[in-house]
Amino acid sequence: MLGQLHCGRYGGVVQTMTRRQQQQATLRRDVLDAALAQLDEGGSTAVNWRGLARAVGVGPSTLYTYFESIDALHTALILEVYGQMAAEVRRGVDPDALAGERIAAAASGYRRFAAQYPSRFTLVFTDVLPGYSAPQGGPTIDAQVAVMEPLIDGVASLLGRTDTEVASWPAADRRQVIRAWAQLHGFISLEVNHHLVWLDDVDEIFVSIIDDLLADLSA
Amino acid sequence: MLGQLHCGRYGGVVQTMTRRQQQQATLRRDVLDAALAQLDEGGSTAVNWRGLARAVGVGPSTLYTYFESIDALHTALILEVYGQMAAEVRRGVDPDALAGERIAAAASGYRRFAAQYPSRFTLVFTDVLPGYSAPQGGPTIDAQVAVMEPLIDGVASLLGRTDTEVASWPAADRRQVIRAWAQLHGFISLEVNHHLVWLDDVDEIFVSIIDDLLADLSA
DNA sequence: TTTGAAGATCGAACACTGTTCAGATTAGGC
DNA sequence: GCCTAATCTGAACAGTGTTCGATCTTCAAA
Repeated sequence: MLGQLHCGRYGGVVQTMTRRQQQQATLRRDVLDAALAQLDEGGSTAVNWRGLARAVGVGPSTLYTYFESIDALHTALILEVYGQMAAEVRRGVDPDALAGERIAAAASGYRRFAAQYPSRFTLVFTDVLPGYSAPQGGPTIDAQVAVMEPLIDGVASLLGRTDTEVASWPAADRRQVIRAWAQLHGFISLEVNHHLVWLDDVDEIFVSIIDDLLADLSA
Repeated sequence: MLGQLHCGRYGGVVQTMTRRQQQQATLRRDVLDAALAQLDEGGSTAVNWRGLARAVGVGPSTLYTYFESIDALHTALILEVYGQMAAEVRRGVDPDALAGERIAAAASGYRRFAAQYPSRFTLVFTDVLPGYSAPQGGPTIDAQVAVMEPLIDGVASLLGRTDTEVASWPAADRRQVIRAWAQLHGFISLEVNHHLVWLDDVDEIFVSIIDDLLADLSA
């Protein structure tokens, strides 16, 4: 029992990890952090195997113990970024606020994340990885739904719906939520990729557009 | 005068090209065509120097005679794609039709191009090239304006404006055109990147969204 | 037509990439 | 303490973008 360390967070059930598992976990974390740094630094193409190995102080072949391939690493990275973005979208959304305020807060979280981490935003929303295909079972889809959750909740409230299963909404309502998402995502996507640099009042326009959006949804 | 060939299109002034210039022109064209093929095949990261050299049957170092660097090649490729997209957006837009119909036609051209050439669409609208920065003087900006032209014209008509210098429009009108573009671009961007696969009636929703958009613009 | 120089082309080289594999090292359960 | 199995290493392979000197071709003047 020498190689086992306590690392559970529950007092009742003592969870144990061998030193190997411990190291495995921390090194995986280190690699992902290094990958995020590479991503922010030089975009998705800058996330490279040998650079990550160097960053965590290990041979390139050793990394194959922690990730099956660079595809697996990409998947882990994408899930990580989805989680971060979902947190940022949730942040500042008061569950007790009015639907309109909730939507506005979620929208500005969406934009805040994209502005702060453009490469992460591009990684999850644009097919940029050569030959990458999302894994089976749709974990990335679930992760994306988590990002959209506050927005969908708000729109559902405005439309007077209680369920948030958009796919089963009638066409007219589904159209509303997609229109809202497209508008939000389109603006931010254009902004992040420098297609709105000729505007000197982007912030004001964004706010106005969200206002218009809310007005249309309420009508 | 042995090395000069006639290749001008004007009868009056005879424009001549040396055999070198001729070859230079055709090889440049061949390289760009090969680059488009590589782009469609495997995305922007698949556009690689040595592969292009192989495709046109020449050594990798020879290509440096035709393009200063891979950055210059990327710029040429982006301008090329902008031109193609502008043509596709213009296609089917009847200049004599009503503003609403013109906008709808331009929008479906925008979508058609993105659906047929997703990698080209991503190349021009998303920062995917490692370390690439647009050249001075903004030739890519002009090219982009050309893509937007039919759309802007239509919106200008609906808003009752005669000029198409959006940057100098009052904020309220500017907001309208940006909102329209964001909505259109956002929907197509999400669709191209497989974020709308859970919808079984994407085509209908797109049409409806454009309809809603036109209704809002006319109101 | 011959000549001289500028341009184009090649192939080797450099440092880099992702991935594989045999061998050395180390940790963990008995 | 031992033996197995997991982990790590370093070399190798084929690929990448780019540079450089040598070679060959084209072209305009003599």
